[in-house]
Amino acid sequence: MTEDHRRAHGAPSATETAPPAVSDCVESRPMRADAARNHEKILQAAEEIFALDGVMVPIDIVAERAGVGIGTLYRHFPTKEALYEAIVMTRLTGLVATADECVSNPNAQEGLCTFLREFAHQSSEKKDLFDALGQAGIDVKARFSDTVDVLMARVDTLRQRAVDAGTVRADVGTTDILNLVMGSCHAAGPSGVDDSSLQRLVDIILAGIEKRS
Amino acid sequence: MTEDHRRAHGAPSATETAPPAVSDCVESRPMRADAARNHEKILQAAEEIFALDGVMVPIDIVAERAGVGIGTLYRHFPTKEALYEAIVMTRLTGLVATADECVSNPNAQEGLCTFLREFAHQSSEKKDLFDALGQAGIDVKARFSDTVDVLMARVDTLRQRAVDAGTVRADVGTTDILNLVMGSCHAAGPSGVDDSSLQRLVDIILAGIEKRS
DNA sequence: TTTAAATCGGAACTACCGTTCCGGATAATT
DNA sequence: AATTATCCGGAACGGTAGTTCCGATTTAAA
Repeated sequence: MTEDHRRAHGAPSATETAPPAVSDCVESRPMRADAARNHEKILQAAEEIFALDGVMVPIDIVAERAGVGIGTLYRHFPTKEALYEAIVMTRLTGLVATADECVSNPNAQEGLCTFLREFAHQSSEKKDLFDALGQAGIDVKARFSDTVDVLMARVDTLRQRAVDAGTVRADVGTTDILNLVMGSCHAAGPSGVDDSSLQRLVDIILAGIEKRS
Repeated sequence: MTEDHRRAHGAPSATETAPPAVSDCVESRPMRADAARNHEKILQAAEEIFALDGVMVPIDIVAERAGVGIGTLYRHFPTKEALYEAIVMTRLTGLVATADECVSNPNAQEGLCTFLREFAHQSSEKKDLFDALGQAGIDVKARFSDTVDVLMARVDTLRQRAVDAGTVRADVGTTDILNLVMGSCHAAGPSGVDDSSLQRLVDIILAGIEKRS
């Protein structure tokens, strides 16, 4: 790890994400009305703020934005991690859905391109997702391993299809491609690059993995 | 900036980097012997630790490693920023030197390749440099603007020479190239990617900016 | 060797952030 | 309307990191 010097804080390694759950509360006492309302307000505030400023924002900023006390926030999400895990998880499943659509594109190359562009777009627009994908103390691989595995599998399908179609070199790995695209998002100062620059970078990457005639 | 929520801390915006200076102390009282020794020990410790763990390491870790009290460290560098600015500055000037060598390579394409590889290698090996180059709260452009400008100019020369030689497409900017390479370093978890993976990514980038026949 | 200025070291101060706690408020039930 | 389980809010706690301060120490000059 190389990265801890001494800390430990109090992270209880809560792998749980689900509070009483806002959907399936038909059994085991339905959530009180105001509680459900607050739960939603917190999720929305977190979604917006994490997207803008990344997962490093102090938790009380989220509470403030949600119009809710800190105590309330902690009632709904026992830990800061639990909160942004919830957010990041929705981003990841969104990406899986995108990948699925792209897999169903009959044109293999087009499918891969579309996915990578959307992936880049998302990562540059949602700072939390970007943070999660490779830095800032989270570590997606460990915490969301199963969802990440699914996503990787989808992307590998996209890549393999393009290789089979003869449009992409066979000697580049899925990890390489994702690293390059993720890296591009990171580039150039805080708040990321603007989308047009980003798409230009993706173009270069696509050209770099293209199979030469 | 999008990134501050409220802080301010106490950063006095010290743009200075030079303490009494360990070299040119012939006039204005030469530094006391032990002081000069400590100054050097601090720089060396910082160099090593920042390279390994990035600029986020607590300052007292550096002091400990230097075998020096915190007070002493602050006597020599009035601020944590001042300390890692000194380190990052040496990295940047090192890169400029590398770029100069590459410019003097008669083979334009080879010059560009060599520089990008070395750039990637450095950024992945010196975590502080990587941190400085685009994230983690520093912002090279502002703080080291002149040195960065020089570096960018050199890289642009390298790029332009390759374009003139017909080996690189004319429609990719210097910023694009650097963003891609820097991004590659960032990729894949803490402590960066291993060097072989990194060089593979650089290869893809090089292929992506190559001029097609 | 004496003396004074320069330097050292680390306890202590300040600020930030995650988390806990509990008296007061609120919603659902009777 | 009264009752109570649930929920709200934010003051307070514990821990980390950067920085300051000052008595003790050391260097170098007299």
